[in-house]
Amino acid sequence: MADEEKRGRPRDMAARRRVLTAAYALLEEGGVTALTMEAVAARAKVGKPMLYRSWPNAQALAMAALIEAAPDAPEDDGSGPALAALRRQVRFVVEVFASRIGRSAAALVASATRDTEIFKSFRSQVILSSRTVGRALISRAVEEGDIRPGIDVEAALDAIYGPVFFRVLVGHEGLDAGFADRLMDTVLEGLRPR
Amino acid sequence: MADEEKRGRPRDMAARRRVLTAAYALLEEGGVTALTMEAVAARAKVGKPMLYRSWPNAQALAMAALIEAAPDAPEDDGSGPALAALRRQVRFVVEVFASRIGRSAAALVASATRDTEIFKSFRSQVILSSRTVGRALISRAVEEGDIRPGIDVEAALDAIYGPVFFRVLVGHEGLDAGFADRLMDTVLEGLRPR
Amino acid sequence: MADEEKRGRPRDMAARRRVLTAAYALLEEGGVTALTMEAVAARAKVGKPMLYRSWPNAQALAMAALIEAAPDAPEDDGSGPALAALRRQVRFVVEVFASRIGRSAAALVASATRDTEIFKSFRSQVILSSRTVGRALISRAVEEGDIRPGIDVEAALDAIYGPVFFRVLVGHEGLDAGFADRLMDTVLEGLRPR
Amino acid sequence: MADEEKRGRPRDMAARRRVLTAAYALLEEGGVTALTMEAVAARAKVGKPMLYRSWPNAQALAMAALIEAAPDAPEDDGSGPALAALRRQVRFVVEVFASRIGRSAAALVASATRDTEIFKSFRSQVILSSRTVGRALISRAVEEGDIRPGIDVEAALDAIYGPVFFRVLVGHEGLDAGFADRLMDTVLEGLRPR
DNA sequence: ATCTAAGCGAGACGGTACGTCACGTCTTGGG
DNA sequence: CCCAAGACGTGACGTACCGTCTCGCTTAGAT
Repeated sequence: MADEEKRGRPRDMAARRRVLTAAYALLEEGGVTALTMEAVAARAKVGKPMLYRSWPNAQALAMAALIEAAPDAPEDDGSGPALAALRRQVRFVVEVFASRIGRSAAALVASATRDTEIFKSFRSQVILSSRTVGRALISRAVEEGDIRPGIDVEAALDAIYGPVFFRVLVGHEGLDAGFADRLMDTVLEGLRPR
Repeated sequence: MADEEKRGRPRDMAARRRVLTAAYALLEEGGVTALTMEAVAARAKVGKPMLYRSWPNAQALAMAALIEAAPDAPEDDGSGPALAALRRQVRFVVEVFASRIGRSAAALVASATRDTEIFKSFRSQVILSSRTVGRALISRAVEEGDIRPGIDVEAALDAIYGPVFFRVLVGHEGLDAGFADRLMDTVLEGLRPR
Repeated sequence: MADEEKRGRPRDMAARRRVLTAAYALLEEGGVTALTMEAVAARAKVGKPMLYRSWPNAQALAMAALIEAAPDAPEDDGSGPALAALRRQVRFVVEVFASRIGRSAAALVASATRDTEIFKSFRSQVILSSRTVGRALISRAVEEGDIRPGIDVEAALDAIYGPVFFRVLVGHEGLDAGFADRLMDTVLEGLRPR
Repeated sequence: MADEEKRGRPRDMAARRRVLTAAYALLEEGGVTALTMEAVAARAKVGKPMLYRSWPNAQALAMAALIEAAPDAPEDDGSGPALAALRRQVRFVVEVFASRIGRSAAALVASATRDTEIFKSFRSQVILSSRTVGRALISRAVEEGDIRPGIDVEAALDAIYGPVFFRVLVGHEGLDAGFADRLMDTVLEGLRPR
């Protein structure tokens, strides 16, 4: 383990970039099913063995591409009230997941084996990262007196982010800013101080 | 629509049953990826063309099998309070989706094209049917004075069922009766009369 | 055997005609591979079982269609010299086999099982019928003193008709009237009186 | 033509051999219809795509197998008279084509599309190669004074080899050494010096 | 400066499953 | 009791990707 020889030609970082870019483009164009190892190799002008050297299968590569490209949530600068920041963030999340890429991310989660490193990292960085932000904002809102103390924070986070994901995948009704707002109204009503 | 010619040999219902049973068994044993048309054909002693005559692809067949086998939600006999019935029903939904079959259903939704008849029927009968039950129970709870009038029912339903689906797929935390209860506590708090 | 019941609906002769016409048309349009039982049934507006009642398989049906449509060799009215009639007949045979239908007939022979009644009838009526005519003409030519007596007639017939069939199938060189003439020159040289 | 890129893993010659051997064996055992791509793949322990990489369809593969295995005509050492060598060679050809493999070769010619490279090569190496030998022997026989000069050599070759092929396919009468001899007697009579 | 080990692209390999086609049989309802 | 229509089990078709493997060519760190 400690040895880690480093002779020979090093990995080609430019090729790696080409691969991730190609993978992302395929996801954008045709969704999860369009991302085949063959297509990525062809588009990135790369051999298949090179892909398998870095990622064990197509899902892993897709996840890596999405992790790479995941947009950061808008920074909370702490200036305004936390509740408003939380509303803004949920709107942002809705917007991201409404795109084809968001659907791809959701579909990947649904079909993946859950015991791999890459999956866990994908889950935390792409699917759950907004939850982390939300958790911090809820804490601040409690301090600001807009949410009462003692609530079950995890359950609250589920109630906020779960429905977004649900609609992304099930598509039974639209995903837009109005939805984000109504959802927040309903949930926050249960969280405000009595 | 009214025409509907009915000449020729009719579909063989026994074979159809064998197919759906085989498909369900495969889903149970190995999840979505185990359900291949070849495997179903072999296990049901049926030719592949027969499968394609009735279902356009493996997902559609999987959905049909799940629709066929979908357990009915526990009947609400209207005897007790609606809120209690709602809690019971959410527990039931959590339990169903925690099984391999539940995960298969969720994964199918995630990967399917949404414009087909079979998908819409699958969505309403397997994924959203609990929502319908929940909607009725909320109405009754309003009449019973346990939920205040004027709330956004759809948003409330999303807040209840969304998180279940979310956890099924993302698997970031456990799915059990305790989760169902904590979730209901949080959401109902926002719905009760002021 | 002697019973020969004749109850029930009689065979539909019009349908039979439609079938043979359809089969012939398919042979003309796409050759042997285009004549499938399904295509014939569809084009003749006939059920497949009806086809199988009369012909055991596609080749048999094709043969029947070709037998039905086989052009009769030009009648030898016995007026002119037999040798000239023979030359005319060979030219005619060459012409017939140079068409797509001729090739189909040849290909059928090549691929067929040889022990069936229909094959034997096809062989004699479509492939070998010209031989019969030729045999008679050779006899007359012997009487007329243009061919010497005592030759091996069957070998001579093979030497005349074999090459035609050969070129039809192998297609190494053209099939035309000039070929027919050169062939006859060569063979007849060996048959003339010494 | 001169380019001929040679990158990537080279074709596996051992596998190629296995395929051709399997194909030949199937032809021998069951004739043309027994040679299916699936059967060859199974017997040669090879994937179907590998077959399609090298041959566009079953007929092409069959042809390749027959070309590979085609027995060379007995060498003409030039010692004896050319006419005798020609008789020997025709006997040999008759013998080869009387076998199941010979019939397969003939049937392939009959059913094939004629515009492909593989067909042309098959025709010249399997069907027409004997003709080439025969052409040379006729030339020598002319020099030796056993055949008169000025005859139409191609017509003569057709008269010799055409009937063999004819009988192979039509099977109206036996194919044996006696047939070969009688045929040669008839044809050579027309070729000898006057 | 030259080995030389590793990475590289290309692409063939044995497989699995796909979705389609035609086969030849069987089973309806209608004439 | 035949007919058309058409579903059935079978089996081959030709294609798409899978994940693994060998090639011959860079490329750069170690000798």
